[in-house]
Amino acid sequence: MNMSIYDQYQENKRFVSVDCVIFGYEQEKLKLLVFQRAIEPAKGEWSLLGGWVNANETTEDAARRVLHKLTGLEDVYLEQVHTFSDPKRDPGGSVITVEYYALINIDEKASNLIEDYGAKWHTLEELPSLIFDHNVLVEKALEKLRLRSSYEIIGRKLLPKKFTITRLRNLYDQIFQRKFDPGNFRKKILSLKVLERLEEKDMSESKKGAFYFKFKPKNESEFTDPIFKRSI
Amino acid sequence: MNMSIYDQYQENKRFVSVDCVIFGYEQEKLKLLVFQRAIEPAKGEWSLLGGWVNANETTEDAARRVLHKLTGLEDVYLEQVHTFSDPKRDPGGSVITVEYYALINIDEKASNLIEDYGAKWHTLEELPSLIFDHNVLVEKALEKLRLRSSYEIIGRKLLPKKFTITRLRNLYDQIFQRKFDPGNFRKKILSLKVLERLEEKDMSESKKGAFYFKFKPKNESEFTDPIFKRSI
DNA sequence: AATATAAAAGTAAAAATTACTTTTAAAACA
DNA sequence: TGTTTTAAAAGTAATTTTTACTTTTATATT
Repeated sequence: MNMSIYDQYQENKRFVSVDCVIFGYEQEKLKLLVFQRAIEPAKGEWSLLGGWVNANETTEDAARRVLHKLTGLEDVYLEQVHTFSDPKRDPGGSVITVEYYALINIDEKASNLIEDYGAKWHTLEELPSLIFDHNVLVEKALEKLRLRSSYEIIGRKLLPKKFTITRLRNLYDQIFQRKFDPGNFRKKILSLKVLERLEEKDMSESKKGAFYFKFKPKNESEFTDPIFKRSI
Repeated sequence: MNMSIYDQYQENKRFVSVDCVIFGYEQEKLKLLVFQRAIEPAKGEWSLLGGWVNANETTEDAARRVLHKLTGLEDVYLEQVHTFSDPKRDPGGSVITVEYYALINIDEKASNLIEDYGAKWHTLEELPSLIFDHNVLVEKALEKLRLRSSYEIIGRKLLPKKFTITRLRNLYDQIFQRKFDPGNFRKKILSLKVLERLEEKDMSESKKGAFYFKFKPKNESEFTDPIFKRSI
């Protein structure tokens, strides 16, 4: 234990964990990686990926650490969602948890490590009942993901390097659980000038083929206004 | 100390605090209540209102507790902002802090308790340098307040019961640090149908006088789309 | 060569935003 | 009493964005 001027407040110390809502995109479906919990209570039940926050790391460090351990992935996109602190939320004891969501490209290098931990990708519809308040955390992460997706074009991490507009639209359909109009979506996305068209076409979905696009290098303050007005 | 199945992880326990960015509105200015810190380190320097999170309360409970202790106010509007966890953020020791912002009506009952604690209202422009990362926390709270203000008409807590559209617009000018067009702002706000016009007029600002308005009772899912498109 | 497909482009009405101008109600002044 | 002054309130018209469509296109398959 490090020395600290606050040591007189020892009895105020708390258990702090992180929980990760891991989003991936595969076969035109937005999916979520859930795990079989390794410790009591509720050992073996479906749960978000979580872990203790160690003394000399940030909560984001902790999230990256547990993510790396289970997936082998290095530069995952992470966004802090919310902190949950109901003393009764975890029957094993009073634990404050800081929630993050992660976006990862399933196809890319979905490590076999995942299987070792009894993890499984689920679509949003077939998501099982999770331990504690984890289903609430999933809802909150989705809200945050939707908010972010309405302020910038998300997909850098969820999609492969090259992708069609149709595939990007499908991702948005999944995130918002609604159908975007193909023509209007294309017009909108292209007007934002964040994508660059490649010469190559994806011929697997139509006779005509659809051009592949890739993201232009990200320039910092990407957008400040919402992308869609009433559609989102 | 409560017994817990996690007791074997004792050494993982962490100091957890809350910090409150307290917004108020007075004399057509958005203000922020800052305090002279009561404990070492940095005792006596300007700081946000903060406190430890006790074992059997949520972080929001903790925020309400410290707010009540210092202002006497009961049903304050609170929104969780972000959790900061850099082990070096507080030179006194590694402390994870959960940030909230509070909205309070200064005129209403700005308790004299406030003075006892060496607290002071500051406008955003004349905000002093605060301890640790607290100036960053203020920026983050402002961002969150702006986000919220762009999804619903804020002011229920910051304004007195009755107020003019001009006063509400001035609040928005303050929050976004820009000038909204008076005519367009009025049109927009009234189209949202969240305000009810009273018969009484405020004669202090013009010969003609401006009608007072009050908020209609809040109906839950107030808005889902941003109120302004590119103006914000 | 004709057909079928989704991609891509195009269109026009409706809605929202923006930048203004005009009118109005009431106090203050002449 | 009538005129002036003030900000409130209403109004206007151009522009931009959204929405709901229709049409054209490129290419593989029949």
